[in-house]
Amino acid sequence: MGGGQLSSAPLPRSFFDRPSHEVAPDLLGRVLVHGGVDGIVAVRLTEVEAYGGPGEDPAAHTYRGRTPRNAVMFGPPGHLYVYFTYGMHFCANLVCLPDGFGSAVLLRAGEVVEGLAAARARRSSSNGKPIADRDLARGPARLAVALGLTREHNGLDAILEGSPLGRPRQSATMLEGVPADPSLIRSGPRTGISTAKEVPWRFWIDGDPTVSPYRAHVPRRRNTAATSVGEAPRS
DNA sequence: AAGTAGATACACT
DNA sequence: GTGTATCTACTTA
Repeated sequence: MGGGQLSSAPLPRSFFDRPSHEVAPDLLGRVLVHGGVDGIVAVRLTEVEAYGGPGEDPAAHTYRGRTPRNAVMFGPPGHLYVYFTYGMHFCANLVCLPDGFGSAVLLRAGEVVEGLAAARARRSSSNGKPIADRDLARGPARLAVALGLTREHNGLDAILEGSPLGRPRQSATMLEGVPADPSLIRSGPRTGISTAKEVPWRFWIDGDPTVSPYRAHVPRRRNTAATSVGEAPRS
């Protein structure tokens, strides 16, 4: 099956020239297309999170200013900020506000609407069990895998004329798609962060099966040679 | 359905 | 050295 046609136009760069918490809900229902060497995959966004700028959002990578890792977030809007975390995962963001600011929207989950075969292949599990289609891009690291986004795509411009369908290598385009019904948009606290827990900058489409389950931050206790004197390990 | 452990590498203090 | 914008597998219901 060739699936559907991706007929919508690219979003203009001006779409991202706003604070990330205004861009974020407007991104729901939009489509990100990425062409990799092993196929082209498009994802319709169903869940996102906004992260603010230096000094204003303790949960943002830019909170303490510019570093080599977060440099892309301080660049022009509409580019991909892809970072590596937990020793094994990549997560993708779209940069907001003009050059010099430092904010972005984390792409947390979506529905694969094109390139189902390529997405399945990239997400094929180690135990050989097939992955449900709704789980292909359900979670930020899974979404990055499904789209084929890794470290090398950090800084890639997602505002391009035309879709990457004719340019299957190394190009991404953020399409207009069909904006989510405003009455279905929900917001709440962001997932997995240890600071600014109360800021309701996570946005999702209510009832969509591809939205990831909310998980609060869990401080990971290091293995400090649990042979502590006298004290039994508490659970 | 819900909880938790373990994996893993890197940025930043 | 410490903490992490996570995921999978495995456990107990």
